[in-house]
Amino acid sequence: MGKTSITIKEIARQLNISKSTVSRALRDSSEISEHTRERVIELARRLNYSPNPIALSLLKNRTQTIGIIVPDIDNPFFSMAIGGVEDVAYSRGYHVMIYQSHDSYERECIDARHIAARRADGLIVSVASKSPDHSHFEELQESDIPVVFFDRISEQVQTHKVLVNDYEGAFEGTEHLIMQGCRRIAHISGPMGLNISRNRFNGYKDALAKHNLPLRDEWVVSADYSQSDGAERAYQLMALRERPDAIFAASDRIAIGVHWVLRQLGYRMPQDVALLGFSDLSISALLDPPLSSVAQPSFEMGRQAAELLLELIENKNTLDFETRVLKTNLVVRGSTLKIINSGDPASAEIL
Amino acid sequence: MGKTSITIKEIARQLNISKSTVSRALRDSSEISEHTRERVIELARRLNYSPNPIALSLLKNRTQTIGIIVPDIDNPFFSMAIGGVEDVAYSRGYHVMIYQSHDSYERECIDARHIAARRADGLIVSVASKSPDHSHFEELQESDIPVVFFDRISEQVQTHKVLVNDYEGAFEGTEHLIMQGCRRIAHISGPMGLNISRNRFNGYKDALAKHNLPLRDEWVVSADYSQSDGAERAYQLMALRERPDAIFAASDRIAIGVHWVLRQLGYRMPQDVALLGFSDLSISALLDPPLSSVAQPSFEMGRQAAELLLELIENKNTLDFETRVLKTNLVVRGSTLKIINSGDPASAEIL
DNA sequence: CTGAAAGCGCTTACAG
DNA sequence: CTGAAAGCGCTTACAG
Repeated sequence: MGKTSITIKEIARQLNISKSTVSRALRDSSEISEHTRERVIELARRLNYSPNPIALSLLKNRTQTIGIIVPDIDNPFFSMAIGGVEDVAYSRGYHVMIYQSHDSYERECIDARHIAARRADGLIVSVASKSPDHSHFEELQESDIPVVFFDRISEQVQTHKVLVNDYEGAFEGTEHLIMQGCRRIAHISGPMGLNISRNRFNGYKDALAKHNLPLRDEWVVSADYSQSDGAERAYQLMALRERPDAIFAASDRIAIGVHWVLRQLGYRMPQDVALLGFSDLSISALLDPPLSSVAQPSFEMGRQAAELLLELIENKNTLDFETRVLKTNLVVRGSTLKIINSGDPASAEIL
Repeated sequence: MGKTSITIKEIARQLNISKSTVSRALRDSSEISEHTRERVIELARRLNYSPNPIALSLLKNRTQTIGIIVPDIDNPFFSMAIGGVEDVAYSRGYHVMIYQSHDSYERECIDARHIAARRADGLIVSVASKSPDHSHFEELQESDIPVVFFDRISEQVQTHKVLVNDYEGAFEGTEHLIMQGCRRIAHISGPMGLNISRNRFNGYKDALAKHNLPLRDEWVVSADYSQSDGAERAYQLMALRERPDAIFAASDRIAIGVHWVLRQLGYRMPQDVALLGFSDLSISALLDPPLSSVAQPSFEMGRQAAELLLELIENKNTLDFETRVLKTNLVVRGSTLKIINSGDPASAEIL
């Protein structure tokens, strides 16, 4: 037990040549005799040699590792995005270390420092909703660790960002509710400290305005992006003297909580209350009635964030940062579809 | 931009002492004068010094990193378990690198090699259903990287393992269906290459035998642990001349696919067909009717796997391996509850 | 109590 | 084409 991994030194010893030569045989093709090179390669293979990445890291001051901080790994939106990050990272020889902030400012700071201490080459983050300030990310940038944001971005920090058109998505979703005949449309927003919450709220607000519908204070409530908060707000809204006939939730997690409460209370969707979510998690199509939602390309967001980060890492081009805005896509299902018209996509789909 | 991180050498230079002394001041308390020690500590703090973990790793041949391979990160069972692993790992100063095998043998081998190449200190794994052989894990063990399995274990590899009592859970679940009056109970098993699939199937089989119910070939079908496979099998079962009056699915993912199909086809649960899953994912309670399921303590499984791994890493005690068996817990909800009796837990719960 | 030296595994000018 | 040396950032015997 414990045959310690084989090193370049060992190969050199067995072949009776110097470490330098072995090293060169393993890298360059030029500046080495074909003969020695073959001998080295062959022995290395036979010994199952693999270079010690730790040593390389020390030398190059690069770890081939990127960090990612998300609020919550078991939110399917984020686990999908992580999938996208991994997809490009691995294909380019990088590793991914995943951190969860649990939406806590303190935890996010600790994670960021950790990443700096571990000398990651870069960081991708979707910020915690409770973070009042993002200078912990600026500190990373100052020590030459590039940072890229996706979805929940920091306006304070200058860098590449990957977003969806939250405003337009929310606008379009709200208009869809209006087209379905809803007139008393409530909104459960996310925490207003987050860009995504503000933009979705504004889309909602402007769609109402465009159609001369009232924006009533008691129909706009704020929640954390969680089922339990969604459920609480649903009770609150349905208890109002003047009930909404539609609820636009700022996320599917919130909407799922609402969905559950509406069913418990015996409201029919969409006849009594139409319900629209945001993100289109895969489970949303499985609810009964299936949930309509504004779909976000989560995997692709992760991919693009990773691509932008690697560009920063490899080219150190810290000038002109880019903000990529991907498109949302309204997915209409049973929870909002009152009027059957052939123009609308209709049925829930599984698989 | 680019203030390169500060090193022990820099502190030594500024204080006009040797690197050795600085290093000692930062570690030992003995063997150093109180005075120098204070000066070093104070300057280190002021400069925001943090030791380069890469250098330490090279020295100690330890990376303070553990790997985890799961089939699929966006399966909530696994993301929960990962949460448990992180919980103990971080509290003990370790980092976690997460890999997905996507249930592919090839990918699992690559991941394992990667982990070895990155010199992780240890590995936690839940095996891919398509892996015919597990010697890639034995190779890790031979290079002194301990491996611990959870849930989907390898019988071939000798090491610590963390399981639940799949057999008893399945037995109890099947008995519950029988108590509800079901007599034609079908089973959708997972891939039979996996221990969990075999044990759950055996629990089902023996419960039927105990109650003198028939085990009919056409009522036992096998599926991947996925919604789409579950949906296909549901069609297959309900197309039978003699239909089952209950379906016990080997996982909630499978059950969710079945649930969707049953609803599409207009079957009522549980009156026409009772449906029971396994794992109790958090979404299962939200279906309509809510899904009964055999709950597994996924977070705790991750925790315990991590504890066992760290023990192996830190004590190198490679003798007498332990197999921990945690308890499942039958959660009865609307999808199986025909007979209201006060002894049974009943209502779906959210939050 | 402190410093000079060796070494972890590797690469890469610098000489030959 | 090949080897000896220096160095990445740190620790730890070995001498004083």
